[in-house]
Amino acid sequence: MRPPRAKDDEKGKTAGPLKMTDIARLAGVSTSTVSRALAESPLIPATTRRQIQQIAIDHGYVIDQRGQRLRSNRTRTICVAIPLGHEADQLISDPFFLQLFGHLADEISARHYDVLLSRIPSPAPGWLVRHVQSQKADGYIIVGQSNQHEEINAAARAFLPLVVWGAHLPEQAYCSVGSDNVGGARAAVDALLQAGRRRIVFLGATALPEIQMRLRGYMNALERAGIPVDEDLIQPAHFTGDTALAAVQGLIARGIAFDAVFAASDVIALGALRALQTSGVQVPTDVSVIGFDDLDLAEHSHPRLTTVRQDLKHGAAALVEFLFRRLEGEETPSATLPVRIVRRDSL
Amino acid sequence: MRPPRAKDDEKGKTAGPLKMTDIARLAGVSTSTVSRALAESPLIPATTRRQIQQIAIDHGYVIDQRGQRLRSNRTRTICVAIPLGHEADQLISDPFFLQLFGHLADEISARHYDVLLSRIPSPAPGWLVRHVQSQKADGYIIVGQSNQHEEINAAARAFLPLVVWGAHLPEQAYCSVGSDNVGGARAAVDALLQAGRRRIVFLGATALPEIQMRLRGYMNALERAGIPVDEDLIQPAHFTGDTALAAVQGLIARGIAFDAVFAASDVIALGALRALQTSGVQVPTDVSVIGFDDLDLAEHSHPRLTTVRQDLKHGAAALVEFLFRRLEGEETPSATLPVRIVRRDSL
DNA sequence: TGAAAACCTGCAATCGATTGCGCACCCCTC
DNA sequence: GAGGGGTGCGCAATCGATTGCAGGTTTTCA
Repeated sequence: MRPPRAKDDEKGKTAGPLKMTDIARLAGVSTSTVSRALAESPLIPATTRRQIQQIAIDHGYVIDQRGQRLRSNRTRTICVAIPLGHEADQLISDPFFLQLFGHLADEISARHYDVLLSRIPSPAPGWLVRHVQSQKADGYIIVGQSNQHEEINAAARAFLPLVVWGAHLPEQAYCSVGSDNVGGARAAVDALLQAGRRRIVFLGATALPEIQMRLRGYMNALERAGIPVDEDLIQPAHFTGDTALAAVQGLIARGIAFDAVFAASDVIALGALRALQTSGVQVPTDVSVIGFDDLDLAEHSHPRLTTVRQDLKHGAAALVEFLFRRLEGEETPSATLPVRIVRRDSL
Repeated sequence: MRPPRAKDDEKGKTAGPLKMTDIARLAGVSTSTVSRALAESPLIPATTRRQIQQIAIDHGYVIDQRGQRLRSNRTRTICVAIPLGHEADQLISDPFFLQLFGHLADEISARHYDVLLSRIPSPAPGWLVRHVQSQKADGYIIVGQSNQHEEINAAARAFLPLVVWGAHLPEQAYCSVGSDNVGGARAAVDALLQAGRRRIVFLGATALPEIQMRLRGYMNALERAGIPVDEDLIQPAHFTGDTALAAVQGLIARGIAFDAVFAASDVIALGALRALQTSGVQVPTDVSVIGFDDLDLAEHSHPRLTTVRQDLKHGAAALVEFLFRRLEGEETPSATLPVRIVRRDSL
């Protein structure tokens, strides 16, 4: 043991990090008693407990998380992870992710857990099981399946406290929460059709399950209306507005006619909007635009964006609720949240 | 020790969490050697090293962070903390914070560190020293001083790897990075004056150091122009758009005349914009509006918001750069970032 | 060939906490 | 007054890794 520090009372300011043994010595008890007292164990009588707690406070002692975590097997930390298998250079600063993350963090910190953020740039096989085994967190929230469905499945089979924001996929062994992507997309396209639009562009990165669902909804709606799908109108677009902008400009340049755009996300829709504006196309007179998400941005765009609203706050609340139930050992089902169209000015 | 797990090779799927001793046994060496091999220690010859690493990979072993952190004294984690002394119910989902946080997280994760997010709702005296002592992270980035200047000072005196986003204050013992708030505000008000505006409203929560600086810039500019400050025009507004909206509506209701609004943040400006719109006031014809921040939102508002741009990406990069230098033991100075006015349509 | 140098590897202490088990003491009760 | 039940507290093992030190083997060089 290191030598007892001198003049602890006189110059409390310079006190190094105290250990539990220090408090034990100061209180004239053993570390067992200190540990139990700080943990509000009924084994220690209330008066002793208070005394020890007071001593700890007076000396500015706090339990060292490293020791506590090792011994007690609980970190009181939730990890929010974003796998970027589809696009390694997408950043955390993506508005959709940030908005969802903000709500998640609010919910988690309201439960007095810490939030650990992990960005997984190029997921190597086994990344998730490895991450789980590293014991950095008690539970995981995966935001977006990316192309990691199998990996997540594998991890979820052995590890209960894991929930996923994303599409509900067949053969899914994990608990997911997500929006009704197919239904939302169908409703969006229906609205465009009802407005008399017939040549509707789809913009989105179909590598992602959620976007695939939205594409399916798009096709469903066209099919039901008896309109053949034109492959030219289905354009890839990443999660940055720039590629959407380029895609729309490309269409215009190639002289492909269209009278509406269904964007698989608001960020993409804003990119499309800019492309149309710079090309002198009037929205919504010449071309209608509808997005997906209803980010804060949507309300403030010009023209204000009509979009399919995902209730991220509710989604985040559900994810965290499920996760904490799972931490207690309970199985929880997956959930699909309803969406609704928010009518603004771009349609 | 627990009994050696049977049939490890046959049913690798069901293997529980392996420990370093398991790998040692499999490789026929001691844990010392495994530990060193995994840490790329030159004490172990390269061929042995590779062999052991391969065994670890094959069996899906990863080092348990709890043990490693305890023993090695390093967590490879950076904590981003937001003290909310001024307003306990502000959420992480605030757009300004999220945007800065996104850039911080990008920078930190690019350096292969984990990001821990902590929201401090009602900072109790000593919260920061306690947090530091809990050993959850190697370094701290505090976003916004709130009213915790003294607390941060106290912590920084004993703990080097700590940087702060915020105003540069007198008697400051810590390293801060922030924008030129006074200069930015002065430039904004100058621009309004140059446009012929004379009765300029200030909207902002002056409890915060940064906002106080912006208020000072506002007063500076008026003073230099020989315009007396009208207390009626200085209105409190929190970080949500709602209070800004209410404040502007209040002004209109009380019949207080004004021809411009300088908002201390973009979110506040958007609230003001809405209030003006619903009251039938034309922007910028009747009233000019200028914000502060240049969030993504600003570009998309209607009318598009003229604002004082803070370069958050650069700011985040500087904060993280300084923090990592401090982790190496180097002292770093504070920095004040230049700002510039982004002209759009609201002025 | 022998001694020194260089190279590997393992023992055991250590990081800072938690907790099962058992001892000591006190108070009742018959 | 002896036995029994309850209460309060400490001993020591344990969580899973890292690392100084020392011992053993191989290489090098005279």
